[in-house]
Amino acid sequence: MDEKIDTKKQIMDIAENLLLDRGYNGFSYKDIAGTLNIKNASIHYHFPKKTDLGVAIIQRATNRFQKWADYIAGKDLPYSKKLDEFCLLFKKFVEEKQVCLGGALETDFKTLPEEMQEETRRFLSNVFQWLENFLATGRKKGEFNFPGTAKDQALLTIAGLQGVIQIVRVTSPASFDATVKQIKRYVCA
Amino acid sequence: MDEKIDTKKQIMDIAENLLLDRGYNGFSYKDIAGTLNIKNASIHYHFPKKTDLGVAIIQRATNRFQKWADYIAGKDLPYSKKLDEFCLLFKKFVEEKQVCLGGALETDFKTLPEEMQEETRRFLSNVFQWLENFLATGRKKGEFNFPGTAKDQALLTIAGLQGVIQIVRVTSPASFDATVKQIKRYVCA
DNA sequence: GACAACCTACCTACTAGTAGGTATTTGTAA
DNA sequence: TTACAAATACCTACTAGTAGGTAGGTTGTC
Repeated sequence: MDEKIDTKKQIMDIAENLLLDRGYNGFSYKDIAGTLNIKNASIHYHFPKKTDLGVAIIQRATNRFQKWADYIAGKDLPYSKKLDEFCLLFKKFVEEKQVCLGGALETDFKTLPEEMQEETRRFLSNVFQWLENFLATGRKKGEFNFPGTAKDQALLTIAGLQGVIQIVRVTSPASFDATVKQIKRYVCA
Repeated sequence: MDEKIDTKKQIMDIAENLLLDRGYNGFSYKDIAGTLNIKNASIHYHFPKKTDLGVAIIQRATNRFQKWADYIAGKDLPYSKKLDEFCLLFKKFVEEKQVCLGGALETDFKTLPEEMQEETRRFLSNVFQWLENFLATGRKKGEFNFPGTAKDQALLTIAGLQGVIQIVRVTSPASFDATVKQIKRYVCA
């Protein structure tokens, strides 16, 4: 019955891709309207302000990550494989030469409206909380082995993944796998 | 003798700060003119196109890094301390809540004019070459001890530093030192 | 008088956003 | 069942402001 084309979702999909491609200040409603073949004003109907669109994209990503976390929690996999799955979340950006959502929002952070800054904090806090907890539990179970606190390791891991995704835009995609390998050399027992 | 105010240099300084604050698409000639108390058109006198200004900023940074590399090469310091010096290059961005030049340019990469993309490649290639060579030599001398290739470790190191600088904008500045500590735990023998 | 370093005044294109109109669908009440 | 109102999802046409950029004039110094 959902034959109906969900324009609102399409707008969000296109905008999210533009955000990861060009940054928040690097795209306009015109770009979205162009690819969707509707008029500029129609996008304002669905998202009155660009801020509304930005907030919606971040909230959706937060939910998406939460669903992924639930899915992973329910799977019976060794911690090493679950870490692979986490890294795989970033891999898809490499293929499209996009940056990850966190990286895009952080780089533009000072130019973002307050509501988007707040939503960015929530998104990142969720991802960091999950990884820190995951690393701590994995080490307690003897499946991971790294020095320092789980928080320190979570930071380096996400910073490394986020950073290499950006670097890959300018150099070679192979760098991503090399960095994942290097991270795993340090974390896996 | 240099009483004369070098407007050209001032424009570059302000523009570089804006670039690291807000990204290449997040500032305009108007912003520079405003703080410098000159008119928009005067900036076009010094840098006809925004591209010219962008290229000049990257080239200056490349030279700056080369000078730093020469300076460090001439200093008699243990490799561990020299690595500290390298990390210190990133620390100054943390204090101003700025991103590093590489990170800013990579994130905006798809929107940059071809000349700036080319200059970005040169800048990054220089920094990566230096760090890879530095890590390889340090390990050969027994002052470093890390698994994998020097290239892999250089990638993770720069990706981690670049990433954490961006993360720090949204979370706490303390994260930077934590990440540096974590990197050194892995690299230093 | 030539040149450097600024200026005023302008241009075209684009930005986010608004006002108000028009088809099409949908829920409801006679 | 049909009439009709309301909501949905678009449209045209506009706004004020900003973007990067140009033409050509003024001022001060060697």
